[in-house]
Amino acid sequence: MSALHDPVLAWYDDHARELPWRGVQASAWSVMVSEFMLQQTPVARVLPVHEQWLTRWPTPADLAAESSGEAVRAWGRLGYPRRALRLHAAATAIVAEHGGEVPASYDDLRALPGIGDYTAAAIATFAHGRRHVVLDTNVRRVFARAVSGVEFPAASVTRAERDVAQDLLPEDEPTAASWSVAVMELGALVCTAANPRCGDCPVAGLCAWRAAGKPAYDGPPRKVQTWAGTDRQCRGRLLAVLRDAEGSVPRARLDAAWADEAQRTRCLASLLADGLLVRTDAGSYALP
DNA sequence: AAGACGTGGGT
DNA sequence: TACCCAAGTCT
Repeated sequence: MSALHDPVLAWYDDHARELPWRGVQASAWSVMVSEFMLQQTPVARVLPVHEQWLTRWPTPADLAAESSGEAVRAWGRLGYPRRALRLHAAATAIVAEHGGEVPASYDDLRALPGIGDYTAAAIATFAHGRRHVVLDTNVRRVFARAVSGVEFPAASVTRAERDVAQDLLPEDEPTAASWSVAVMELGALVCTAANPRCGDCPVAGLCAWRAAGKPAYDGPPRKVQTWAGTDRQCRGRLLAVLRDAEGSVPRARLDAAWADEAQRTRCLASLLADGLLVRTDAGSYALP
């Protein structure tokens, strides 16, 4: 046991948010839907959409019975709509290959579309109580500071980082699961990227970064997402037209949504290629 | 393996 | 106002 364990676990007992995908009554499917939605998206924006999804599609089979376009539409403005497509595809695979039950094994989860290392570990852990290293951006930041003494982790997960997390993972399954969610929560609420609330941190006295005087980040420049005028913005505009329409829309409606013709045409093609849009027989466009 | 991929709230 | 960045995945 590390000296970090008890204070972090105790802190979580007192400060954990009550979220619908936590708690004993939450289904594995509820956890899985939440993990997809939470990929790069804040909790506050996920909450209402998650509730709508679970009400409308309480099981993987319910979602799989719908068209993928309905999933994209119901995804709303969560962003990265390919996640909706992948979640729909994952639900379909769960019905076809797993009897409609969300798999409990990391390997089975990892094989599903849209599920990478983090999400597989998270679902196995939070939905099924399995013991896995759960390394998300929050956990990585907490360990970078508390253990490694630096403000931010590297751009991608390193072997050393994984070793630290593995060494810190409690031996028994229930405690390992509690530990993982507790460290994540600590990173989300206290050990935040900007303006960490060290005064509220249960392990401030053990934190290597704080002990070193909180040295400023000195690694390579962290990537900043460009946005205005990008294909991403264009794609978002085009898809929003379809999301907000009843059925199919004529090409002219899409043309009106983005001025640059070359870029618009390119983005339309990429949306088609991604399966986020389809062309109808009449030559108009619709959600799949 | 660096870059693409949405969106909106916080500072 | 800009810029930061939020429970990643895929190619």
